[in-house]
Amino acid sequence: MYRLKKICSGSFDVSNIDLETTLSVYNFSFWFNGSEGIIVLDEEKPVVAVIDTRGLYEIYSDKDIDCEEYSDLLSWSIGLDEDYSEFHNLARNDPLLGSFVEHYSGWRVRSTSLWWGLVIGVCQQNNSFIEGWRTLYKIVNVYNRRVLMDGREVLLPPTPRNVISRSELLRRTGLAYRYETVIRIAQFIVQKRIPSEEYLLDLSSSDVEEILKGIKGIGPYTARLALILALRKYDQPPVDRWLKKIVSKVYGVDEKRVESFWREKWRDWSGLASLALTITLDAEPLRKALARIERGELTPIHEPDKLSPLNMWRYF
DNA sequence: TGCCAGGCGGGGT
DNA sequence: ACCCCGCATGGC
Repeated sequence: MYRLKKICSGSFDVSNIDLETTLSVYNFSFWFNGSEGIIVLDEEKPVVAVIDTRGLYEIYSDKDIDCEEYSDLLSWSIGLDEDYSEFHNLARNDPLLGSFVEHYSGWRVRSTSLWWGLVIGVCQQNNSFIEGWRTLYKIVNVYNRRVLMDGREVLLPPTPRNVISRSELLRRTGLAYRYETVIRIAQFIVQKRIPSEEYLLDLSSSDVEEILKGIKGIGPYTARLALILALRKYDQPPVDRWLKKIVSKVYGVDEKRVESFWREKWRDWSGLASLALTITLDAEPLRKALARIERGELTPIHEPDKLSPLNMWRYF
Protein backbone atom coordinates (compact mmCIF):
# COMPACT_ATOMS: atom_id res chain seq x y z
CA MET A 1 0.00 0.00 0.00
CA TYR A 2 1.00 3.53 -0.81
CA ARG A 3 2.70 5.29 2.10
CA LEU A 4 2.56 9.05 2.64
CA LYS A 5 4.91 10.95 4.91
CA LYS A 6 3.99 13.80 7.17
CA ILE A 7 5.04 17.04 5.53
CA CYS A 8 4.05 19.38 8.34
CA SER A 9 1.52 20.15 10.99
CA GLY A 10 -0.06 23.29 12.34
CA SER A 11 -3.19 24.79 13.73
CA PHE A 12 -5.80 27.28 12.58
CA ASP A 13 -7.76 29.67 14.70
CA VAL A 14 -11.19 28.33 13.88
CA SER A 15 -13.18 30.45 16.31
CA ASN A 16 -14.95 32.22 13.44
CA ILE A 17 -16.39 29.04 11.97
CA ASP A 18 -18.11 25.88 13.13
CA LEU A 19 -15.63 23.32 11.90
CA GLU A 20 -17.58 20.37 13.29
CA THR A 21 -20.62 21.26 11.19
CA THR A 22 -18.42 22.08 8.21
CA LEU A 23 -16.80 18.65 8.37
CA SER A 24 -20.10 16.86 9.08
CA VAL A 25 -22.18 18.10 6.17
CA TYR A 26 -22.43 15.65 3.26
CA ASN A 27 -19.52 13.56 4.47
CA PHE A 28 -18.71 9.86 4.81
CA SER A 29 -17.52 7.87 7.82
CA PHE A 30 -14.12 7.29 6.20
CA TRP A 31 -13.58 11.07 5.92
CA PHE A 32 -15.08 12.23 9.20
CA ASN A 33 -15.42 10.40 12.51
CA GLY A 34 -16.92 13.10 14.69
CA SER A 35 -13.63 14.68 15.68
CA GLU A 36 -11.22 14.36 12.75
CA GLY A 37 -11.77 15.00 9.08
CA ILE A 38 -9.83 14.01 5.98
CA ILE A 39 -9.47 16.65 3.28
CA VAL A 40 -7.94 15.61 -0.01
CA LEU A 41 -5.95 18.60 -1.25
CA ASP A 42 -4.63 16.94 -4.40
CA GLU A 43 -6.05 13.66 -5.63
CA GLU A 44 -3.39 13.01 -8.21
CA LYS A 45 -0.17 13.65 -6.30
CA PRO A 46 -1.68 12.89 -3.70
CA VAL A 47 -1.76 15.44 -0.88
CA VAL A 48 -4.01 14.72 2.07
CA ALA A 49 -4.79 16.69 5.23
CA VAL A 50 -6.15 15.48 8.55
CA ILE A 51 -7.81 18.21 10.57
CA ASP A 52 -9.64 18.00 13.87
CA THR A 53 -12.58 20.12 14.91
CA ARG A 54 -10.31 22.39 16.99
CA GLY A 55 -8.25 23.29 13.94
CA LEU A 56 -5.16 21.12 14.51
CA TYR A 57 -3.98 19.70 11.21
CA GLU A 58 -1.33 17.57 9.53
CA ILE A 59 -0.51 17.42 5.85
CA TYR A 60 0.76 14.27 4.15
CA SER A 61 2.25 13.50 0.78
CA ASP A 62 4.89 11.29 -0.80
CA LYS A 63 6.28 14.23 -2.75
CA ASP A 64 8.28 17.17 -1.51
CA ILE A 65 5.67 19.86 -1.40
CA ASP A 66 5.48 23.36 -0.02
CA CYS A 67 3.82 23.23 3.36
CA GLU A 68 2.62 26.80 3.29
CA GLU A 69 0.97 26.44 -0.09
CA TYR A 70 -1.05 23.45 1.04
CA SER A 71 -1.88 24.95 4.44
CA ASP A 72 -3.40 27.85 2.55
CA LEU A 73 -5.29 25.45 0.32
CA LEU A 74 -6.59 23.61 3.38
CA SER A 75 -7.69 26.86 4.94
CA TRP A 76 -9.46 27.80 1.71
CA SER A 77 -11.09 24.35 1.51
CA ILE A 78 -12.85 24.77 4.84
CA GLY A 79 -13.82 28.37 4.16
CA LEU A 80 -11.83 29.66 7.10
CA ASP A 81 -11.63 33.25 5.88
CA GLU A 82 -14.88 33.28 3.99
CA ASP A 83 -17.38 35.90 5.10
CA TYR A 84 -21.02 34.76 4.86
CA SER A 85 -22.40 37.78 6.75
CA GLU A 86 -24.15 39.18 3.68
CA PHE A 87 -25.83 35.82 3.11
CA HIS A 88 -26.79 35.65 6.78
CA ASN A 89 -28.29 39.14 6.63
CA LEU A 90 -30.35 38.23 3.59
CA ALA A 91 -31.53 35.06 5.35
CA ARG A 92 -32.34 36.63 8.70
CA ASN A 93 -36.10 36.87 8.26
CA ASP A 94 -36.46 34.29 5.54
CA PRO A 95 -39.06 31.59 6.20
CA LEU A 96 -36.88 28.84 4.75
CA LEU A 97 -33.34 29.74 5.79
CA GLY A 98 -33.79 32.13 8.72
CA SER A 99 -33.64 29.43 11.33
CA PHE A 100 -30.85 27.60 9.57
CA VAL A 101 -28.43 30.53 9.54
CA GLU A 102 -29.24 31.25 13.16
CA HIS A 103 -28.30 27.73 14.25
CA TYR A 104 -25.53 27.06 11.76
CA SER A 105 -23.95 30.45 11.16
CA GLY A 106 -20.52 28.80 11.40
CA TRP A 107 -21.16 26.34 8.62
CA ARG A 108 -18.95 26.75 5.56
CA VAL A 109 -18.85 24.80 2.33
CA ARG A 110 -16.18 22.10 2.38
CA SER A 111 -14.47 22.18 -0.99
CA THR A 112 -13.79 19.31 -3.35
CA SER A 113 -11.75 19.15 -6.52
CA LEU A 114 -13.52 20.03 -9.75
CA TRP A 115 -13.47 16.38 -10.76
CA TRP A 116 -15.08 15.25 -7.54
CA GLY A 117 -17.59 18.10 -7.47
CA LEU A 118 -18.78 17.09 -10.93
CA VAL A 119 -19.03 13.44 -9.94
CA ILE A 120 -21.11 14.41 -6.91
CA GLY A 121 -23.42 16.38 -9.19
CA VAL A 122 -23.83 13.54 -11.67
CA CYS A 123 -24.71 11.15 -8.84
CA GLN A 124 -27.56 13.45 -7.85
CA GLN A 125 -29.07 13.60 -11.33
CA ASN A 126 -32.59 12.20 -11.42
CA ASN A 127 -31.94 10.49 -8.11
CA SER A 128 -33.04 10.95 -4.54
CA PHE A 129 -30.48 12.44 -2.20
CA ILE A 130 -29.91 9.12 -0.48
CA GLU A 131 -29.41 7.26 -3.76
CA GLY A 132 -27.02 9.89 -5.00
CA TRP A 133 -24.77 9.64 -1.98
CA ARG A 134 -25.02 5.88 -1.88
CA THR A 135 -23.79 5.82 -5.46
CA LEU A 136 -20.87 8.09 -4.58
CA TYR A 137 -20.08 5.88 -1.58
CA LYS A 138 -19.96 2.87 -3.90
CA ILE A 139 -17.65 4.68 -6.30
CA VAL A 140 -15.12 5.30 -3.53
CA ASN A 141 -15.36 1.76 -2.22
CA VAL A 142 -15.29 -0.01 -5.54
CA TYR A 143 -11.98 1.66 -6.46
CA ASN A 144 -10.74 1.14 -2.91
CA ARG A 145 -7.77 3.47 -3.30
CA ARG A 146 -5.95 3.45 0.02
CA VAL A 147 -2.91 5.20 1.42
CA LEU A 148 -1.10 4.81 4.71
CA MET A 149 -0.46 7.92 6.79
CA ASP A 150 1.43 7.33 10.04
CA GLY A 151 -0.17 3.91 10.36
CA ARG A 152 -3.60 5.28 9.55
CA GLU A 153 -5.28 3.79 6.53
CA VAL A 154 -7.14 6.39 4.48
CA LEU A 155 -9.51 5.87 1.56
CA LEU A 156 -9.13 8.30 -1.31
CA PRO A 157 -11.51 9.00 -4.16
CA PRO A 158 -10.46 7.51 -7.51
CA THR A 159 -8.68 9.88 -9.86
CA PRO A 160 -9.90 10.46 -13.43
CA ARG A 161 -7.05 8.17 -14.53
CA ASN A 162 -8.14 5.42 -12.13
CA VAL A 163 -11.64 5.57 -13.54
CA ILE A 164 -10.52 5.47 -17.16
CA SER A 165 -8.05 2.64 -16.69
CA ARG A 166 -10.52 0.50 -14.76
CA SER A 167 -13.83 1.72 -16.15
CA GLU A 168 -15.45 -1.69 -15.71
CA LEU A 169 -15.49 -1.08 -11.95
CA LEU A 170 -17.66 1.96 -12.47
CA ARG A 171 -20.39 -0.31 -13.85
CA ARG A 172 -20.89 -1.75 -10.39
CA THR A 173 -21.89 1.48 -8.70
CA GLY A 174 -25.51 1.98 -9.74
CA LEU A 175 -24.67 4.97 -11.90
CA ALA A 176 -26.79 3.44 -14.66
CA TYR A 177 -27.02 5.74 -17.70
CA ARG A 178 -24.95 8.38 -15.87
CA TYR A 179 -21.92 6.13 -16.27
CA GLU A 180 -20.96 7.63 -19.64
CA THR A 181 -21.03 11.12 -18.20
CA VAL A 182 -18.54 10.25 -15.47
CA ILE A 183 -16.24 8.65 -18.05
CA ARG A 184 -16.50 11.74 -20.24
CA ILE A 185 -15.65 14.02 -17.30
CA ALA A 186 -12.59 11.91 -16.55
CA GLN A 187 -11.50 12.04 -20.20
CA PHE A 188 -11.98 15.80 -20.43
CA ILE A 189 -9.80 16.28 -17.36
CA VAL A 190 -7.06 13.87 -18.41
CA GLN A 191 -6.96 15.34 -21.91
CA LYS A 192 -6.92 18.83 -20.39
CA ARG A 193 -9.94 19.81 -22.45
CA ILE A 194 -11.18 21.78 -19.46
CA PRO A 195 -8.88 24.28 -17.78
CA SER A 196 -7.38 23.86 -14.33
CA GLU A 197 -9.20 24.96 -11.20
CA GLU A 198 -6.62 27.70 -10.80
CA TYR A 199 -7.54 29.13 -14.19
CA LEU A 200 -11.30 28.70 -13.74
CA LEU A 201 -11.21 30.56 -10.43
CA ASP A 202 -10.47 33.78 -12.29
CA LEU A 203 -13.39 33.39 -14.69
CA SER A 204 -16.96 34.47 -14.06
CA SER A 205 -19.36 31.78 -12.89
CA SER A 206 -21.27 31.96 -16.16
CA ASP A 207 -18.12 31.44 -18.18
CA VAL A 208 -17.18 28.40 -16.10
CA GLU A 209 -20.70 27.06 -16.41
CA GLU A 210 -20.54 27.27 -20.19
CA ILE A 211 -17.21 25.44 -20.25
CA LEU A 212 -18.52 22.64 -18.02
CA LYS A 213 -21.71 22.28 -20.06
CA GLY A 214 -19.45 21.45 -22.98
CA ILE A 215 -19.28 17.97 -21.50
CA LYS A 216 -22.26 15.92 -22.63
CA GLY A 217 -24.27 14.97 -19.56
CA ILE A 218 -23.40 18.14 -17.63
CA GLY A 219 -26.24 20.65 -17.56
CA PRO A 220 -26.85 23.75 -15.49
CA TYR A 221 -27.64 21.84 -12.29
CA THR A 222 -24.44 19.82 -12.22
CA ALA A 223 -22.26 22.67 -13.46
CA ARG A 224 -23.54 25.02 -10.77
CA LEU A 225 -23.20 22.47 -8.01
CA ALA A 226 -19.58 22.03 -9.06
CA LEU A 227 -19.12 25.82 -9.02
CA ILE A 228 -20.18 25.80 -5.38
CA LEU A 229 -18.30 22.73 -4.23
CA ALA A 230 -15.08 23.09 -6.19
CA LEU A 231 -14.64 26.80 -6.84
CA ARG A 232 -16.58 28.39 -3.99
CA LYS A 233 -18.55 30.44 -6.50
CA TYR A 234 -22.03 30.92 -5.08
CA ASP A 235 -23.80 33.27 -7.47
CA GLN A 236 -25.40 30.73 -9.84
CA PRO A 237 -28.13 28.61 -8.26
CA PRO A 238 -28.58 24.93 -8.99
CA VAL A 239 -32.32 24.72 -9.59
CA ASP A 240 -33.82 21.26 -9.72
CA ARG A 241 -37.39 19.95 -9.57
CA TRP A 242 -37.13 19.82 -5.80
CA LEU A 243 -36.15 23.45 -5.32
CA LYS A 244 -38.64 24.57 -7.96
CA LYS A 245 -41.57 22.95 -6.21
CA ILE A 246 -40.57 24.05 -2.73
CA VAL A 247 -39.82 27.67 -3.60
CA SER A 248 -42.93 27.88 -5.73
CA LYS A 249 -45.04 26.72 -2.81
CA VAL A 250 -43.42 28.73 -0.02
CA TYR A 251 -43.23 32.06 -1.81
CA GLY A 252 -46.16 31.61 -4.14
CA VAL A 253 -44.23 32.14 -7.36
CA ASP A 254 -44.84 30.32 -10.60
CA GLU A 255 -42.40 27.44 -11.14
CA LYS A 256 -41.18 29.07 -14.32
CA ARG A 257 -40.15 32.14 -12.38
CA VAL A 258 -38.45 30.34 -9.48
CA GLU A 259 -34.93 30.76 -10.80
CA SER A 260 -35.16 34.51 -11.37
CA PHE A 261 -36.97 34.93 -8.05
CA TRP A 262 -34.27 32.97 -6.23
CA ARG A 263 -31.50 35.01 -7.87
CA GLU A 264 -33.09 38.30 -6.96
CA LYS A 265 -33.75 37.19 -3.42
CA TRP A 266 -30.23 35.96 -2.68
CA ARG A 267 -28.24 38.22 -5.00
CA ASP A 268 -24.71 36.76 -5.17
CA TRP A 269 -25.59 33.97 -2.73
CA SER A 270 -28.28 32.06 -4.59
CA GLY A 271 -26.07 29.02 -5.08
CA LEU A 272 -25.19 28.84 -1.42
CA ALA A 273 -28.87 29.28 -0.57
CA SER A 274 -29.77 26.29 -2.75
CA LEU A 275 -27.27 24.10 -0.94
CA ALA A 276 -28.25 25.44 2.49
CA LEU A 277 -31.88 24.61 1.80
CA THR A 278 -31.07 20.96 1.27
CA ILE A 279 -29.43 20.88 4.70
CA THR A 280 -32.31 22.75 6.32
CA LEU A 281 -34.82 20.19 5.09
CA ASP A 282 -32.51 17.24 5.80
CA ALA A 283 -32.56 16.56 2.06
CA GLU A 284 -35.99 14.98 2.46
CA PRO A 285 -37.61 13.81 -0.76
CA LEU A 286 -40.04 16.32 -2.20
CA ARG A 287 -43.28 15.03 -0.68
CA LYS A 288 -41.84 14.84 2.83
CA ALA A 289 -40.08 18.17 2.46
CA LEU A 290 -43.35 19.82 1.50
CA ALA A 291 -45.11 18.16 4.45
CA ARG A 292 -42.42 19.49 6.76
CA ILE A 293 -42.85 22.98 5.48
CA GLU A 294 -46.57 22.66 6.20
CA ARG A 295 -45.69 21.79 9.80
CA GLY A 296 -43.25 24.70 10.01
CA GLU A 297 -40.26 22.45 10.72
CA LEU A 298 -37.63 24.64 9.17
CA THR A 299 -34.54 23.69 11.10
CA PRO A 300 -32.56 20.54 10.41
CA ILE A 301 -33.88 17.75 12.60
CA HIS A 302 -31.35 15.06 11.67
CA GLU A 303 -32.78 12.51 14.04
CA PRO A 304 -30.35 9.79 15.11
CA ASP A 305 -32.08 7.02 13.15
CA LYS A 306 -32.55 8.95 9.94
CA LEU A 307 -30.02 9.78 7.28
CA SER A 308 -29.47 13.49 6.65
CA PRO A 309 -26.73 15.74 5.25
CA LEU A 310 -25.57 16.53 8.78
CA ASN A 311 -25.30 13.00 10.05
CA MET A 312 -24.74 10.80 7.02
CA TRP A 313 -21.10 10.34 8.05
CA ARG A 314 -22.43 8.16 10.90
CA TYR A 315 -24.06 5.74 8.45
CA PHE A 316 -22.16 5.70 5.17
C1' DT B 1 -44.93 -4.81 -7.78
C1' DG B 2 -44.86 -0.82 -10.02
C1' DC B 3 -43.58 3.76 -9.66
C1' DC B 4 -40.68 7.28 -9.05
C1' DA B 5 -36.37 10.23 -7.88
C1' DG B 6 -32.00 17.31 -6.39
C1' DG B 7 -31.23 16.05 -14.75
C1' DC B 8 -30.12 15.80 -19.32
C1' DG B 9 -30.19 15.66 -24.36
C1' DG B 10 -32.67 15.23 -28.43
C1' DG B 11 -36.67 15.73 -30.68
C1' DG B 12 -40.60 18.37 -31.55
C1' DT B 13 -43.28 23.12 -31.85
C1' DA C 1 -37.15 29.66 -26.33
C1' DC C 2 -39.92 26.68 -24.95
C1' DC C 3 -42.23 21.58 -24.07
C1' DC C 4 -41.98 16.58 -23.79
C1' DC C 5 -40.21 12.25 -23.56
C1' DG C 6 -37.02 8.37 -22.62
C1' DC C 7 -33.46 7.03 -19.89
C1' DA C 8 -31.37 2.64 -16.14
C1' DT C 9 -30.89 1.66 -11.50
C1' DG C 10 -32.55 0.69 -6.83
C1' DG C 11 -35.54 1.83 -2.88
C1' DC C 12 -40.01 1.80 -1.02
